[in-house]
Amino acid sequence: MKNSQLYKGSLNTIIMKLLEENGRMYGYEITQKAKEITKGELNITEGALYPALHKLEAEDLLDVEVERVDNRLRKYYKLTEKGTKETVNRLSELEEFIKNMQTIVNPKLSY
Amino acid sequence: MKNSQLYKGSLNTIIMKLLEENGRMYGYEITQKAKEITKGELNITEGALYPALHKLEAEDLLDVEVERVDNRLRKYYKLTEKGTKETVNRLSELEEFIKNMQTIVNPKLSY
DNA sequence: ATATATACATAATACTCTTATGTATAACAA
DNA sequence: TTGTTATACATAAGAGTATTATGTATATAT
Repeated sequence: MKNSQLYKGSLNTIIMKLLEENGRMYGYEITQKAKEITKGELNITEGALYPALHKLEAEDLLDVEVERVDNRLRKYYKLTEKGTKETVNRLSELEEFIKNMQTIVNPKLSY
Repeated sequence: MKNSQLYKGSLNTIIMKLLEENGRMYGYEITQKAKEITKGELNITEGALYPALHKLEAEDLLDVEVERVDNRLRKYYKLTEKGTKETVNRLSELEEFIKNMQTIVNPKLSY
């Protein structure tokens, strides 16, 4: 995703947050939503997305439901109960991370 | 560094920013500074730090000066002219990244 | 004496993402 | 009607980054 390396490691948390926010989403929809809210900055590649979704599902953090819409396959994902709890943890880690990165970028604002 | 995956991909930018801020630092000092300003959150491991410094030096973004202090070796790094310019680019990428992550974490604040 | 801190380094391994490729349907433009 | 773009899934090869483990060596504190 994106040409910068910065997003490495945050994909899982991004997926989980989007699912928390939107309830139920399919893969392609996640990529479009991510692109939309970052104004085109964050392009989640398929090679990153699908393995990530499969892994989260294998870890019992996501449930999947397959549906056929307009004669095309869609796999709708939603957070499991375990996934919902884990999302809370990951989001607070993410917020801490963001705060730390801001301190690094602009140390003068941190006191 | 850290038990969270989030910092993956941002190490080079962190190093460069710390050098921009402090002028001249040696490896161990960088790890301590990072730990200090993140209140213990960010522990840059040696296995990540030293290869990163060597790579930045190879890319002509850092200069190195070896000194012996208290009978111990120190390698002081500083940004080259090229490195200083590149730091500006990477910091604006990082700020954009932070902004995007904030929008994802808290979409309600983004309008 | 022993452990901890300072200060460097690298190799094996694990993990994450990119790039390339593949299948298939739908919609739109030339 | 034919080619392109969009939708929608998937995986394999490769690149890149960080962890973990290990190594060398000196200084300081217990």
